[in-house]
Amino acid sequence: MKVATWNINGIRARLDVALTWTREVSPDVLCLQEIKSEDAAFPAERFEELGYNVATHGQKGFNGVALLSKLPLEDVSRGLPGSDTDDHARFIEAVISVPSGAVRIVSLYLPNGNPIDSDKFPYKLAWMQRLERHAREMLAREETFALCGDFNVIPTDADARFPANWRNDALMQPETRAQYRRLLNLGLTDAFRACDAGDGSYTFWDYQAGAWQKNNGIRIDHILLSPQATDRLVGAEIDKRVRGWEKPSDHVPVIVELDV
DNA sequence: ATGGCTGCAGGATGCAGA
Repeated sequence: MKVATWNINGIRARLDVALTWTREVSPDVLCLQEIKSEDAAFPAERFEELGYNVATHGQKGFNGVALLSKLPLEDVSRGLPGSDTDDHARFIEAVISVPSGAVRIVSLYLPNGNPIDSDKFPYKLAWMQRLERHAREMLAREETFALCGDFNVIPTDADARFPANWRNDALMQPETRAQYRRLLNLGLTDAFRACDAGDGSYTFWDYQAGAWQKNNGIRIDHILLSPQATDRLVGAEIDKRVRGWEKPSDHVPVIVELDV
């Protein structure tokens, strides 16, 4: 089963690119972030025509996540547990029945957190703590699951072309990295890193200042696997071709192959 | 470079992004 995650940066502005890529790569599951649409405005029928079931958790203007799957999406749940006041649409999860049992897929858009002296940064850290709690519960159930999405975390200096540029950025703060490690240390595996130990692989290049042309990128889109999912990991890749397409998202898809 | 693009809401620019 091929599972992909992609921060699409506006599904309506990006529909042609998204459909072209989906037709070509034909992932079994596609997790989208930053759909920047309310549920009713998401062009679900265009993906249903390609054979996908669609579940969205959108909001007006910004944020918004979606799950697309060739197999039915069961037990769809919207919103990250653990807050009564968080009204950002950043989390959706569902279960997919597969020959070996069931796989839970999460599509998440972790808060950016900039600037770090604003209340956005503690919001990011609190969101990460809620994610850790949620992951702990899923692990306790020994589920086969994948946390897929834009984590807005540069895990190590090897994940940035110019680490010094990000020293004051929320994506690379010591607190951010420490909380990300706490998540990993529960027993999750960074699927891409498990398959590619080298540096120089990125998932985001800014629109500004020729970042793509200079390969001034960062790796912030991740797929984290539970131990049961890691046992079934076949491969992982970043499809950076897409960043060079016409009217691209500033993020590119990350893909894992699971033998389920 | 002082965020140098980009999408969105709304109907001009301001916000958000990373």
